[in-house]
Amino acid sequence: MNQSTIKNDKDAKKEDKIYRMRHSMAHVMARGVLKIFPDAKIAIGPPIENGFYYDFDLPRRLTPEDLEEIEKYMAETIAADFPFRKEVISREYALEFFKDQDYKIELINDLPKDEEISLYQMGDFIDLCRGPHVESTGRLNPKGFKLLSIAGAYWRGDEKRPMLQRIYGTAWNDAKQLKAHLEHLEELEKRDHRRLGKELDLFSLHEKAGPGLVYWHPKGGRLRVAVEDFWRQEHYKNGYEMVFTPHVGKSWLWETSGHLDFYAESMYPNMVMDKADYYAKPMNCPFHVMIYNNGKHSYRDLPYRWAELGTVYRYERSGTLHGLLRVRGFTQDDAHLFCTPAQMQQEIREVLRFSLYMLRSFGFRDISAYLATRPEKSVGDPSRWEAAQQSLKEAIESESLEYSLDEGGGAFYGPKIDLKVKDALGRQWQLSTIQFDFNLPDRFNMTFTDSDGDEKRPYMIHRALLGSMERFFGVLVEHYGGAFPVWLSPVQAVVIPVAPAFDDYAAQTARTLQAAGIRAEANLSNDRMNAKIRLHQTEKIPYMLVAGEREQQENSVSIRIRTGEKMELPLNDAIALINKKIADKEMP
RNA sequence: GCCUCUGUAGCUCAGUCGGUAGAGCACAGCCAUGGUAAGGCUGGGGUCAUCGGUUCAAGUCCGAUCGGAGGCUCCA
Repeated sequence: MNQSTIKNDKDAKKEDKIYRMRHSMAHVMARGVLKIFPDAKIAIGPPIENGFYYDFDLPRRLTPEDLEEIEKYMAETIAADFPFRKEVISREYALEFFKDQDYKIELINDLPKDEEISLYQMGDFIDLCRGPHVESTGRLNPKGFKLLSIAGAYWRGDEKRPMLQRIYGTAWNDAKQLKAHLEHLEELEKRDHRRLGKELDLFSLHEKAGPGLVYWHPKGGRLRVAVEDFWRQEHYKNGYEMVFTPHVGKSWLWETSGHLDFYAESMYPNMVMDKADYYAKPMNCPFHVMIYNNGKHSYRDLPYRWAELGTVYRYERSGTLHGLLRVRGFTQDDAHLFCTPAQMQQEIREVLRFSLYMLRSFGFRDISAYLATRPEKSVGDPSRWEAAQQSLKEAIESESLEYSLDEGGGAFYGPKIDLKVKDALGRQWQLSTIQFDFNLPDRFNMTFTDSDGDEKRPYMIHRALLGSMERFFGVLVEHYGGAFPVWLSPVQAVVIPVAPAFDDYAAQTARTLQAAGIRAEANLSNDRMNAKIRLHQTEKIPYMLVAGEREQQENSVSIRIRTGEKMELPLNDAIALINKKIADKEMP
């Protein structure tokens, strides 16, 4: 098993050192907060990725000005070079010492009986803490940290417990690393798909018309169609059929599938018509099962691979909605595979290979797999689970993918593989999922007739390769920062006349490009050429074709590539060049 | 859902001490415009999220509602 690489000792030590520094930083911050609010109740303050936080129960709300003041106290604390002193104490003493600190009391009481209890003292600040810490506050870099934000956080993450105020900070070994991190945060903001969606006029959301519901604008639509066309073409090449199913179904369907028992709180409520309850679909599977159960099936006909860009609706709590990444209505690139036990192994291999091919086609090179196996509570015959898990594992190994195992992490109805990709900024996104289902075939009593004449249960596999069109679109926008490869660019080429006298030539050139299958436009507005170039540069259009006297006479174009590179080519060569970039799915 | 912040023109934002709204971009019209990142002038555009309250007077103060953003264990 080639599970994710274990960090070597040196890395581990380095990591430990920086964690220790961040942890100490959290204490330094808490001291600052107590200077401003001597009666504050302190909760927990761990190191985290890139920094630290600390939770407080305070008499009033924190403001950004408070953060500045706290930062000042922190600088002072560091300058004072207080040593961190550890002291092991008895449980009784700990309870007495923290008698005014409710949260600490709770923590102490929750510690296992034989656990050593320790205090860390730093100047006049004493905290219940396991450690470890740096030797003294002077070891911390006063130029390496910054308080970032104030957020609400439930005590112990439990929404029934009190809401505390959390201060997030980031901390690094030196000012240079801090600066790099802050620049990284800026880059994230620049690439935010919500921001780029507005700037590039790709999509919108409308509170008045319903939060979490996506409107695709023409430019976003062009990109989506490019994705869908490719998707359909590849599915046909890979032996899939397209099916189309309704958006709503009567309660019988959702009772039979079990969704009304187990999934109702994620569903849109019922619509009543002709005294029957209809529900918007949160999943496509029961509909595909209806198609399957429409007739008898022979082992000779299997496998079936039925795909659908199926739009589903799910209720997500309002606080969890986020741009395109978490929405209430979305289109899954769904498919269901129905096969015999003998075919299962091959089907899983194929679908995994297909998944990887699709993700790589969109420029995702760093892909890892997560295999989740049978949980304690599950439905379906254990031997079938075993066979399914084995086939998933073998498929991963045959693709020599890195993977990690989530033992017992599968759904109650079947094991699965999730694929996660790393984007250009190193963030992981889960896109593909390949999932066995031992529930629906039983509930809907699905069968096929085997070679021995017996009715048998087929294997059913759900899979989505891109996940959903909306989420995938959001990930693509952030991955490319809006500068898409040519085949995905909403507008692939803009023709710009140098002056109004060449409008006709520009328009004609755009038509020639369009006829050659390129998404091209001519910009005949009354802006000056320089303004047009600037505009389209900000729109991240791959190719700008400048047309003037010379080009008109020679039937050529002067190309300005998005990268700033320039060249002059006969029109036919330009078309060939652009079409090649499109076909190869490359950047301009 | 809960906490904090937030909501002013299509977009980004300013608006002082409470005295009936402003800029840039975008849009429209006119003028200008021949070579690789912003030509000029003029103009239209606002129930200051919604509802209520305080006040002689509310974009501004207070309350509620509806959105949006960040966050809600990486356990001392």
